Amino acid sequence: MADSGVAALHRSILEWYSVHARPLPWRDPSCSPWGVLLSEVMAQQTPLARVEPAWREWIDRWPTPADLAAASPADVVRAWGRLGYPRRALRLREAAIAIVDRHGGDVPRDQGELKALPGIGDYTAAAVAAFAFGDRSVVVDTNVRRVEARVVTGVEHAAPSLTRAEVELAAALVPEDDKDAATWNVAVMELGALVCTARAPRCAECPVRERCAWNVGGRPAYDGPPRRGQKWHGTDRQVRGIIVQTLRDSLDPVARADLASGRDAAQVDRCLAGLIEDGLVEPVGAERFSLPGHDQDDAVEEVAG
DNA sequence: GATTCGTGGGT
DNA sequence: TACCCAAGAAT
Repeated sequence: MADSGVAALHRSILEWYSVHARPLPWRDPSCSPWGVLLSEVMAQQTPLARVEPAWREWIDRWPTPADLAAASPADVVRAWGRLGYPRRALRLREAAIAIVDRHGGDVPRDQGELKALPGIGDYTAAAVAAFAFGDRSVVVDTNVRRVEARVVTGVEHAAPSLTRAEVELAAALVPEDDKDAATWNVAVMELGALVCTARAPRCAECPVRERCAWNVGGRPAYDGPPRRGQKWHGTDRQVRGIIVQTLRDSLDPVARADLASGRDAAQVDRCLAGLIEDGLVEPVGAERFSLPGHDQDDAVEEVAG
């Protein structure tokens, strides 16, 4: 694409974002880097509409990394609620501890140091650098991949997994100026989330519909490799979810038989072992289980009282 | 590089 | 109803 085309793309999408950006709390200029980091981890594979209420609870309860570092694993897993992938809650706590230990309690600005934190990968490190510190970085999430696949490459869907070419394309499209770069990154993501959606894209509302290769080309159907659907019913993931939900909802340790009643015993055992290995479940005595680091004072008080 | 890892709303 | 898919990371 010619440079003039890239400049026009920048103007169109940045202008669209200035009008249509959602007023998410972590986008407020007063939001701390910690608040931004928290939002990015919560948003991993989770729709923002479900993230926002949880984010407000967390930032109110644990306003700094030091505050979260002092929480118990059981507390953070309960507070995580039903956001999904609860290992993220544990990693967030571990990241907070690392931030206190290695960075004096302040979220680091360097992407390499960010990536060294538990639960922070390429995407999240780039996102925190851009959205918390205003640095120029290359943010490539599922939205960016889809928007650029359509607008530039002319295909409906990006490849099944992130390719080198996609990263290079994204890098080539990020504006040179730091401030424009940070806004560009979030603007493309927002366009993908609100207009250039995976299914039923709203092309009529798109600011770049006239320069989108996929749209101009008649929106040809996807003809790449078959995309694997996510299994759910009967999987270990489902049983793990049931077990953790049971423990989240229980103030007291739970017997093995009550963790996921009605499920195959061998599967429950396998999932339980995995959850213990992951640090999401902790054995209590011989045959009972609880969330990790669960404070037993309540149970003791019940007995004592 | 392919798999695994939750949950719920939209189509 | 069944399926798709969401600001990915770790292994």
